[in-house]
Amino acid sequence: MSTTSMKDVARAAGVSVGTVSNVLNRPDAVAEETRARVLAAIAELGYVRNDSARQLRAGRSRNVAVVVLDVANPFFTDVVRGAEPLIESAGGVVTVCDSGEDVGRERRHLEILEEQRVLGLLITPVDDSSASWIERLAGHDIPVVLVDRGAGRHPYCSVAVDDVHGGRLAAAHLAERGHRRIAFVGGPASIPQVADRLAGCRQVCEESGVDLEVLATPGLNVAAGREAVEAMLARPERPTAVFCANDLVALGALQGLTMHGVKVPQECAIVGYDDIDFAAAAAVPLSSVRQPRAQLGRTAAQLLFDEISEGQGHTHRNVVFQPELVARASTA
Amino acid sequence: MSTTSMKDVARAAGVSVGTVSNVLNRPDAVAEETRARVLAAIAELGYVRNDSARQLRAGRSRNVAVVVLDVANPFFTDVVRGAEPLIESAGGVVTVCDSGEDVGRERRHLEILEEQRVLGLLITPVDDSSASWIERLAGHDIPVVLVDRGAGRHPYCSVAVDDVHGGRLAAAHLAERGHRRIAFVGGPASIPQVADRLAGCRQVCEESGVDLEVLATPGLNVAAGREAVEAMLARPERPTAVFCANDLVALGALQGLTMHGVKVPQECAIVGYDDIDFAAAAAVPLSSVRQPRAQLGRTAAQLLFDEISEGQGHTHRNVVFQPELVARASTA
DNA sequence: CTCCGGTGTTGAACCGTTTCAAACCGATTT
DNA sequence: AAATCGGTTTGAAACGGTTCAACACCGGAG
Repeated sequence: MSTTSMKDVARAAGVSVGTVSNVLNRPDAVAEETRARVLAAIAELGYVRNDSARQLRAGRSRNVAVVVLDVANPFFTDVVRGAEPLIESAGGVVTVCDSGEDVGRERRHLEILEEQRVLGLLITPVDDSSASWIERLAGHDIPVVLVDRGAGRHPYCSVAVDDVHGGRLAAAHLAERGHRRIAFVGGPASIPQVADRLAGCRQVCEESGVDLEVLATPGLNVAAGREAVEAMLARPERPTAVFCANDLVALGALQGLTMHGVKVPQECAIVGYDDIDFAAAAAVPLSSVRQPRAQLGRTAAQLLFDEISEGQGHTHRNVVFQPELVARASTA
Repeated sequence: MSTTSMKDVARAAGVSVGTVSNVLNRPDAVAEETRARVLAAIAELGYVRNDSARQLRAGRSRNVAVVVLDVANPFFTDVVRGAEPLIESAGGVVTVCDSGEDVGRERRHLEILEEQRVLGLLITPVDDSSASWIERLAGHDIPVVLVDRGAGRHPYCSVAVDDVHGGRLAAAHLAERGHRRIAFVGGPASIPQVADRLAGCRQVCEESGVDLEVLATPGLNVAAGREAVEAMLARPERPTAVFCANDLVALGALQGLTMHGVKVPQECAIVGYDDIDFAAAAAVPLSSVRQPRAQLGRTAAQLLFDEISEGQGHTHRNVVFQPELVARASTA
């Protein structure tokens, strides 16, 4: 009773399994009357196709994996939301994997995804040590598109946002507002996005003679931001503004400062990164560097299916978007 | 070249495929020396197991699906985070599906999940019309646990939070603060959580003679909350407080009120629901009804694996948690 | 020398599809 | 009457693992 297979359906309808398969996959290749009989049997028995068997035969699954740094970060859910429609309309199924900014978890996901013979992979790698694993999948004919990260020398398609420029925008904005001493909050530095945003920030600080200090955090979340500014407040001299590696950190920083009675932006300004929806709704609406989140996801999916359909003759494309600064009360 | 199979490994190591399988699945049943040879061949050829084939034989996959109403809602990501460790330590793989509060999407996911022969299903159903689909999976021996929703007459395990009580808490809190005219913001009413929270709220309002009006929204997100209060402000008489079906709606309401110069809480108080992390970090920190999010997920996973291991002799358990009110500035 | 038990290994069956060459069939054509 | 031709249907061979009964081998006991 447990599972009914095509064989059962075939028997019930008095046809061969080949015909049942045809009814499901190329309905018009089978006679009207037969088709009706088979469909009736399917309904009668409550038959459900077995995807494993299908995949085994096909050699690939229809799953497209999206591996993100943090599913709880609205930035990534928006990216996924952007990619979903295109993937689904192409007959794919989206699987979201959360690496949690942890190389180990990321590696475990990649192992499983490879065993699953996924159709393709959209990934925001945790850091450079992910490279060899990703290469492995790519080497086994699984198309890979890097998301929110340039491909560099790697032979993949990618969609990225110019994080160095984003860092510059943030620092320039603060410098313009008259800040001469600022702090960058975020980490770990091994995350390329963090490194790039910091690099851009540093460039501008040096160019315009602004003092920059770096407050490294163990991760990019609210708690990390709160703890970082608390440590900062414990010291005698403090910066007049902080630039946070993403909005979650910024929200944490805002919370930390507020809890300790530091007025934002009067005593300490804040700039975040990503411009997630919550940034505008924060206690003090956050200035932030906006990225085209949904478009990032959509384009990534597009590149993936281009690569799949073009096959051998495919040449990798690397798309780079420009971020823009959104000024709000936290730097007024 | 494309894919190398166990046969290739067997040939390279000079053993039979059965032995290769044993090396992978019961290493100690095979001689030290042989094992080494096989492992070497595996490494040499870059062999990766084919999960479809495994599943086909096993009859089930190791995927545990978690179907949520909205992945972008931190409430659900926290529930998933709570469930993940237990599922993974039991050898399962988590698949998150987003129904987006849409019955059609939910149904499509369920169809696919059934074809995939998932190991189990944790689901927060969109509404009562989901019942027949869920029954179908359950009827095909796929254990189902309802999340954030009581099982009622249905034969499933469930973990829920007493939403009626939560609604009562919110209303009682507002009544105590002296509000005599309040609005409930949320919808669609077909979502059980919404209906229950409203029901509890209504009970208290009637008991204590508070005027209650309902502002129905098409969904439970920030935009819906903002638009609902904007419509409310356009009218002559307005409530002195709003109770929102969840925190996203509440954040939207806060945004809408602030944008139109209405002071929170002086001119209009707000109570949300879920107590997501962003609630405390909002422009005006939100009072909210807290649910044990992670524990909800953890317990759900626990019930699922209990059911799987107990097999036939299993009796369904229905766990209900009690919510608690967290008072903050938005009702001060 | 035979028999026995235990340890390793083998080979084939099986899981549920898809695919494709071959068979079938009734109607036209030659 | 034979050959040809679409439109349908069939049957069996993959796909890549897991499982298990059967077998080979070896040292020790009788």
